[in-house]
Amino acid sequence: MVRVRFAPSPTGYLHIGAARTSLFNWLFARHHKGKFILRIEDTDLARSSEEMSRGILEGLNWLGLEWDEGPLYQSERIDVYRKRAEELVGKGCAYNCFCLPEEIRERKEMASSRGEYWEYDRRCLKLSEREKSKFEEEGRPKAIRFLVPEGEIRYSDLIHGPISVASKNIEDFVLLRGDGLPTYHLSVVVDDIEQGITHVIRGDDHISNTPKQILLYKAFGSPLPQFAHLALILGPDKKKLSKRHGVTSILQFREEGYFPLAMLNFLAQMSWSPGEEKRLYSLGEMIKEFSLEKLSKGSPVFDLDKLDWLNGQLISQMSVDELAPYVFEELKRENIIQSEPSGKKKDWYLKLVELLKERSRKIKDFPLRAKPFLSGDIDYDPAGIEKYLRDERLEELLPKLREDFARMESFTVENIEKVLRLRAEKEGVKAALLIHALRMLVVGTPVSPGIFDVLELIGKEKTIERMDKFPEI
RNA sequence: GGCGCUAUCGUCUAGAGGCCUAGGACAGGUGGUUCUCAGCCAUCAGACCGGGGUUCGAAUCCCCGUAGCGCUGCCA
Repeated sequence: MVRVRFAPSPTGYLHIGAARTSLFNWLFARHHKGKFILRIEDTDLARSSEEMSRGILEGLNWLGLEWDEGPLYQSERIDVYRKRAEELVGKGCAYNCFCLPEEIRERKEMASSRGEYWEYDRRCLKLSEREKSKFEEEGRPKAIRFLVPEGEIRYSDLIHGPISVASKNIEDFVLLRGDGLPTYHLSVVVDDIEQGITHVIRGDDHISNTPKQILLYKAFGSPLPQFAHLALILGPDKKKLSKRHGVTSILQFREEGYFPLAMLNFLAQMSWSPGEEKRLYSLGEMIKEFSLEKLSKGSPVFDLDKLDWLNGQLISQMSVDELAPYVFEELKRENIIQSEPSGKKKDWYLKLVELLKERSRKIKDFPLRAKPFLSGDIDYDPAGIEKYLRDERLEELLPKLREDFARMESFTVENIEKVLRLRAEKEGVKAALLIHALRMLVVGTPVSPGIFDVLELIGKEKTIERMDKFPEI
């Protein structure tokens, strides 16, 4: 049975990199009908926060990456890690270290000032019993260091293939800090063992940590999981992801009007390509097609244009009925409407959504475009006025058109078009002249959906009302 | 500094020694449809990091460079 985990540290947001790692774990679990486990790695008490934890869970929930077990909080298991560290000391795989972090920092700084590199020299391993008990009596804090055995550590990464590191390049790392709290290496391995994790799928930043952790598995006498290291997402400048780019919460994307499925496609398609010509996958398709072998090794740069396109595709694929609730929600949030429309009013709103759907890529696009339909308070675009309302002929034509409209009994798309074109023909002008002018008068911008649709939706009365404002412009 | 990982159009990628004159998608250019925008259709431009090998043949394998990233924390 496949068991994978997502193990974020609540010292930061669930950003797009973490969300993608989580997605790949989730897809792998669902593909293999295994379990997806959530673990919160909050052993760094000072920097972890409950608020971050909540945000991470909320982000996962929004994306729909439901977990099967957990969340397990490492901060609640400190005793377990401590015991396991002692166990290794007993086995001779680890030893007490009385060096203070400040002392170590000093030695490193000394060395680097001479242009050298200092690495832990095992001085506490060589301590005599008397020296040790003296330190103990002094109440000097002691850490536990892992005794890195000689040899070469090799493993086969599911994405990268064979990776090997000589253990002489690994220094005796700390397992348990002076304050009794575990370090990452200890807690992650203990929990991966206890939770029966079969596949460790995480970011490439852990590739160099893996040999250390393999050594730990061996010291504990536990079987190794398989490892798969995902290429890290880069920012648009090809540099490491930073706050300038995507290291804000994934929830930010929800605020900006993206759908989870678009987000999921966007995340998955950085490194993953199922090979088909398709671009927007359903969850089911992603689960079915997913495999670690199809992941590429190189770091992708994230490109928001692609996300916009994906979201736009999703919106155009959605039916008006599916889409409308989200749009209404957004209109409410923007205080454009007070409550969800119902009855006849709702039909009108559905037509509006239909009109705006093709030209929208995010839910956030709707309020702005919907505004001219919902309020007579129009912001006239100055450039548009210059371009479309300065023709002298309009002074005479528009009142005539207004009268044409006023006489109409059935103000429908077809009829409006008929009337307008007839008027243009009579006057010997292009219909476009009237159309552009009308658009400016009625919506205030040179861009909108087809004018006849717009007019029908706005209605005869309001259309005329807005046309009458003309002389004041 | 040491160690490790990576390297195909601007971006995401296809490519597992001959199918590659390197394919697709996003973004961009042009044209068409049209009342504008979007869309749709058509079309154009655009890449194998550099150098050496191996091989009849290399984007694909090997080596060396270069660059980027990661680790080198009593952070995770």
